[in-house]
Amino acid sequence: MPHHLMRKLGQFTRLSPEDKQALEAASQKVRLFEAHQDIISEGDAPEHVNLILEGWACRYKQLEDGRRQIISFFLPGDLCDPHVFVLREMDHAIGTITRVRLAEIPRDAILDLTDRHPRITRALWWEMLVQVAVQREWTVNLGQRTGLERIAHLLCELFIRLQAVGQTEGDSCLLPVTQVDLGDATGMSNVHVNRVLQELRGSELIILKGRQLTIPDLEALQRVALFNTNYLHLDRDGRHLDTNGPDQP
Amino acid sequence: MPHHLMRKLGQFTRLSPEDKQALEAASQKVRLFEAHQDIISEGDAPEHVNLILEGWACRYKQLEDGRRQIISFFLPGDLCDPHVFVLREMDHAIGTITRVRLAEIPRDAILDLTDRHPRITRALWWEMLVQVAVQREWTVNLGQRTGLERIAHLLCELFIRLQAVGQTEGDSCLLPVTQVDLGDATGMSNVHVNRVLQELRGSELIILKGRQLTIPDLEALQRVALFNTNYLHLDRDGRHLDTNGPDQP
DNA sequence: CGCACTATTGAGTACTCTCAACTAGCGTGG
DNA sequence: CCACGCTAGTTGAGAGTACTCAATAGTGCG
Repeated sequence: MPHHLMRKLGQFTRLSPEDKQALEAASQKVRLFEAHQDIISEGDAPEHVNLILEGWACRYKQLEDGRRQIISFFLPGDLCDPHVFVLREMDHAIGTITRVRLAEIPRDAILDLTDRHPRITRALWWEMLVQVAVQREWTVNLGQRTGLERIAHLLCELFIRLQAVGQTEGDSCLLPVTQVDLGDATGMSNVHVNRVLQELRGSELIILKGRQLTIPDLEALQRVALFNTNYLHLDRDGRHLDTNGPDQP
Repeated sequence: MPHHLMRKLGQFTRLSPEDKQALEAASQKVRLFEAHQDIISEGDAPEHVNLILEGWACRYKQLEDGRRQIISFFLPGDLCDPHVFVLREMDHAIGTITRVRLAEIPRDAILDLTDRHPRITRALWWEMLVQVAVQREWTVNLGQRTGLERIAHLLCELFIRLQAVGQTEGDSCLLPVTQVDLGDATGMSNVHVNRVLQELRGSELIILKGRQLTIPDLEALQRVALFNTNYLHLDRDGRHLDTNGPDQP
């Protein structure tokens, strides 16, 4: 079932059949959420780890006066950090963007996985560290890039991450977010997002109709975004950490 | 030696004498760095975990055209993420701000610690998760807050974090960063940082002379910053995870 | 067919930037 | 001892970027 997760972790390290079975077993409890709902709210005590199976969600944080910042996006195959339960309460919320199907992995199942499956443990570390790297890049994005660069950068990131879980078709993908959402993620007003998108369309860097995004020339878009893929750590070589002999085929 | 680290981790969970001894043992190799030097550069392969003993450092990332974003500050007692070595190469740099004395903890020592000391393992997780929470809050800071709020927020955070490691005196602390640094951390120009600082001084929210920062009324400053302490997870109750009986006194 | 949400456009405003010059503090060396 | 150079901080003025408010178009669904 958690096919996207397998696909992604498989990029980092080869999982044995037993590893895969264990992951399957841990993610049996599936839940559905409608769009624009909280999966977990600020102040809640985190009880389990959520694995997104289908749909988009996001972390967000709201200031007292209503200003809202989207802190990161969760795409299919993404795990809402493996060890949240070490902290007593959530300092932010996780909400859906579209309808979401997710697996709730109980805390004990995670502890068990990490006790018994060293490769999974490393893979989870990798997943966690990549999420943190993404968070850092967002800091750079918001702090240093112009509006145009910010949007371009976000689109590059989302496209490449979707590609990694097989959610793209050629140079196209679905982008189920509103311009308000894009604004909340990039720290700009919806009006300005709109104008920037038009500028990107004007330069033929993107084609965006409805929820369909096409990036005819990804490298060109990356150039205007000053996008460097390195922070996504897509290189498949967790192998340098493998200590149990050669990989299974 | 790693007295600040102890102090901080002790806030989360009580460490046994053996735990403390193990931490001491792991952090024997001390190195010195001058101000404004790289401890590790982008592209390097991370080999060990750095524990700041004295002085300030920061993570930063630089765009091709020279724009620089400080991504986070490291204060005494801070650990540069426990599991970096899972990733093959650094996607950002860590550099000093002042002279820095740090302990290099070899990768194997970390693995050994986490194998044998469950409380340390949890404490390291906590340290890691708090750093990530800080990173998220920076995202909110850069995305949603105004210049004035951003600077105020950063000063609140630094003061409270310094307090947690005993580096404050009453309502004062040392702030060994230039206005350019503050700008690089908050995504604003040094000129604007300067004007904002003057505004904060004008409202008597801060007193800043040379490298000495005084915050006469922290709550007032927190109010203008829309600062909510929750993301620092200062509450001492990792206890809800303790499984080896009651805490040692 | 109409409501609700999303996207688009226009106009005026405000925040923040850049450029540039000037001041202050500090250490070095003539 | 003072000049010099260096870094850090301060100030002024003009230019942009991005924001707010407000009105107008699409789009989708019941």
